[in-house]
Amino acid sequence: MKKNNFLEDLKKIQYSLRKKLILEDKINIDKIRYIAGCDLTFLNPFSNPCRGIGVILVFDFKTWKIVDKTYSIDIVNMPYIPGFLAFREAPLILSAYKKLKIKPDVLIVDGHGIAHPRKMGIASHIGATLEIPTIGCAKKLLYGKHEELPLEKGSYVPLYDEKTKEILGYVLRSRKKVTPIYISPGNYLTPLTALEIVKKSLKGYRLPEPTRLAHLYCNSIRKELLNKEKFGKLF
DNA sequence: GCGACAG
DNA sequence: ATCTTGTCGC
Repeated sequence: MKKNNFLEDLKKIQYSLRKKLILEDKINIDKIRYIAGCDLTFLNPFSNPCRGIGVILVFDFKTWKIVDKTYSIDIVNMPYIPGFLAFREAPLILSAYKKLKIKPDVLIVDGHGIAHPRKMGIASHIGATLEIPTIGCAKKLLYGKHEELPLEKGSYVPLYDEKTKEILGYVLRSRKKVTPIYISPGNYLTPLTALEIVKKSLKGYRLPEPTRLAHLYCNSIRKELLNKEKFGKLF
């Protein structure tokens, strides 16, 4: 028996899910009404199992008012393994997504889309599973090559697969001198459309508003939960 | 064989 | 990804 049969099985799931990817524009950027961002936080990230909190925030793409928000808390058994992030984090996102009363036209995920060794980053994983448009927006590079990026705000260069020469996404300098963010389509979008949507979602911070606020929402729920449990211990 | 490696 | 304050630079 092979030692890493476990990861081989997970790869098979990724290859299977990849068949559901459609990297074409299934939505028109001018017709987007609701856009969402999601994120996770953990209570004890270095232990497994540990508890995780997954949130989704839905915004009106025009006014940027929050129109819906949900979260889900559960035990997470899967550890973080580069290339397999979705198996650790996607379940909580999917759970939170089910609770939404208003489903977004597109979902921005904290992580990569097709900028992944098997073109199945967490954004693609979620997009393929739910069959919805998704965008991967990561803070660090996982896979792909790109040229040097100019220092000015708004500059970007393509992120490509060195093997196939195909464009996976874009590296974007979302603010003046900050380290860039990595944008790639998850599902139902082209790399260029993913870039344009993220650019339209920037509100003066390094991260696009949906992802940025989802992260803050995560932290507030986390703090609230810790307070409750501390209070419980007093009795 | 070695380095790289989202959250 | 968590625990943590002030502080330096643009």
